[in-house]
Amino acid sequence: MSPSITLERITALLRQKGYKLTRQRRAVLQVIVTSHDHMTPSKIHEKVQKIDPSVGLVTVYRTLEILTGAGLICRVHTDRTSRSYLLRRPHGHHHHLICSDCGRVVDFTDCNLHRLEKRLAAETGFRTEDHILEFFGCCSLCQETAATKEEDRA
Amino acid sequence: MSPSITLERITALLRQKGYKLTRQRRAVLQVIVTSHDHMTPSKIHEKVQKIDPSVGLVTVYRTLEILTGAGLICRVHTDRTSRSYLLRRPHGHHHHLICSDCGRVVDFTDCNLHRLEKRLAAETGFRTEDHILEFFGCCSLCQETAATKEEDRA
DNA sequence: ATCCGAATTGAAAAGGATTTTCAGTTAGAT
DNA sequence: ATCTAACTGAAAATCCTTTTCAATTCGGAT
Repeated sequence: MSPSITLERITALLRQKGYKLTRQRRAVLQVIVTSHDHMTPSKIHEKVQKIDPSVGLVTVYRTLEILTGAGLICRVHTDRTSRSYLLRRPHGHHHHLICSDCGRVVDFTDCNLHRLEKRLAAETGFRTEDHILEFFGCCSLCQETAATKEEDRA
Repeated sequence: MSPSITLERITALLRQKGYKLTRQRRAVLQVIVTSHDHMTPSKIHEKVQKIDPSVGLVTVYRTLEILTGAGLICRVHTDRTSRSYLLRRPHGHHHHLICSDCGRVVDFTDCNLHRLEKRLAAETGFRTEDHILEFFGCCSLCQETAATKEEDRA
């Protein structure tokens, strides 16, 4: 099993890449590392301000850019107007199960689309190089919650 | 084989839904129906203006909203800042092969993700309701073009 | 511990995409 | 031909994101 992503490992990597570990960046990191929900820059800013109210939204944007560049966070694909980010917990290629109720994201690594890609290449001549895949639905917790409410009403 | 999407079928459907068929909407429709590339509102506007220079960008946005609501066009998921739209040619559930070189989109209908969804439900308890899947790569035409250029250089 | 330079910061401004407002125009039913 | 609700373009407003710039700060060298 590969070691889990911790604040220490991330800060070490950033330092190694020559980035300064400012107060502001630490706050952004803390928010991202402790969350399993995908969050917009604005939402991250809101949470960061509870740790350190002086941090500006612009700095959040800049930190997200660095973290994306370093491969430490992923952009989640949704239909929303604003972007959403998430700590990259799996090391390699992976996708997300996104709960539409609570925003929680579950990662999975084995998408197994090679067979489909091969079939499509044969049918259309298209050579695929990359793909976006995200699942939306209801996480186990929210299903339980819904079931409980259902019982209460009965 | 189901009948192909034509301007006539689309205008009939819109009229049936109570929408007026204005000069401007006809121009937007003509641009969308004759294109196999995904296009941003701004790109569509640019093409519409070659048909009718008086049509405003706002009207393009409004028309796209109507067409999306009527299920006649799809939003294509890319990492770009601006949205992209495409005529919905297949009737039901489908996905896109998007050429990163020329923008051309090839549709396919059989994504076959049910097995994956079932496996993920068993592993994580997540009940999936919907998904985004888009492939990016190089279409057969652009592959040929690239091959030709390669020969020329040799 | 202090100093220094380059990196980083916040605030304001700019930029770009999309939506809203509003007064004037038009499609299409009568 | 008339009428009215739907539609339009232009301008303004709204969001989200990026750029600019003067002031601050991290962290290596001293």
